[in-house]
Amino acid sequence: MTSVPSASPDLSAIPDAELLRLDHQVCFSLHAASRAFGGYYRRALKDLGLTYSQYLVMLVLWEQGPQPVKAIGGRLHLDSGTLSPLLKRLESAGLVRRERSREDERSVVIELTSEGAGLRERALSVPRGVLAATGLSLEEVLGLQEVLGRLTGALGEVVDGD
Amino acid sequence: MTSVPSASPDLSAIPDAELLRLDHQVCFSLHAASRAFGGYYRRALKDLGLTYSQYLVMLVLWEQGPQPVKAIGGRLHLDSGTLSPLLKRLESAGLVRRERSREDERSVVIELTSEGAGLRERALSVPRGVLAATGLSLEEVLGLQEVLGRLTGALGEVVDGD
DNA sequence: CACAATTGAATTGTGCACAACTCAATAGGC
DNA sequence: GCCTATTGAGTTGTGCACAATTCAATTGTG
Repeated sequence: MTSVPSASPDLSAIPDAELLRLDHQVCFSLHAASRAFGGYYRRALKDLGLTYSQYLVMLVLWEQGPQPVKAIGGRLHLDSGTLSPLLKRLESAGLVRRERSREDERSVVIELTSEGAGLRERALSVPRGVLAATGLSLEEVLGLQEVLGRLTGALGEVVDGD
Repeated sequence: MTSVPSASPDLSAIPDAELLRLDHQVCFSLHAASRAFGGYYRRALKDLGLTYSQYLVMLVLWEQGPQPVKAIGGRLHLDSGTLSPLLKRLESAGLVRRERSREDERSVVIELTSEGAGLRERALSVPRGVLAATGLSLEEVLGLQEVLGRLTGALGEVVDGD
């Protein structure tokens, strides 16, 4: 631990003050990129009447079919405090139905309406537009996703396991 | 434009339905990673009494000194609708002062109090902890920041220039 | 100088994210 | 069966993000 691989710059040799600089903080570039995506999707999804987060929920439903709130939350790492009002808005928009499960009355199953299912057709063209807008190559996208996945996993472990 | 570089898989050969899968969407991994950072910082900054976004504002002030709301917003890509209430909370916490500029009465200059400036000492150890929690090497972090920077720039251009 | 256009903050309204809590349904131990 | 613990949604409260609007200060132009 006191010696570092020779190929890597020695992180411990960098002073605290340098690491504190805004430009050097991963959180900032990630935060900015995430919000830049938000801005793009706000426009791209306007026609569909969806927000960024509602789109993510619809992706799960299109892909996996009817399922309880809990399962959607597990897939997207969102809790009921976020999903309950969001799903009510999707219900008001006529895109999903919310029904208590018969097997377990605590659970609420979310199901697409025919309108919600039909919206998928119009969403098919969105991802390609996004990829084009990023200006990244497919390799870069795949590499980015791999690194981000590890990042999320590592941060999740630190948070949960502490 | 109709032919792709031979080293890159042909993006246009991938069907729409495949691109629509949640796992293949960059926005999702980015969104998840950004929120994972939020969770980490929530804990790391609890002692300092700062939120994630407040920390970013403090970074700017620690680094650049007193400056108008507009300049902070430019640095972080945030508008007055976000910054005004945030800065009022920082003022209530005794970390900053808000004063109308004498040169331009429209502008409000944000300045650190001595307490706010003193908080920097306690924040110095935060970035190293974050880097450790990510589990990434320094090269990976630098590569990530480079890609994210290009991403943000490209998405910003699409949004602004359209 | 007068007046229109622009600029910088602030406000309002909508929606997301999450902690903390409530409440009902279920599961387990006795 | 009874009682406790757990689980799944929902609610409440705080804070961030952003569009749209308001308003005062400033700038530009005639």
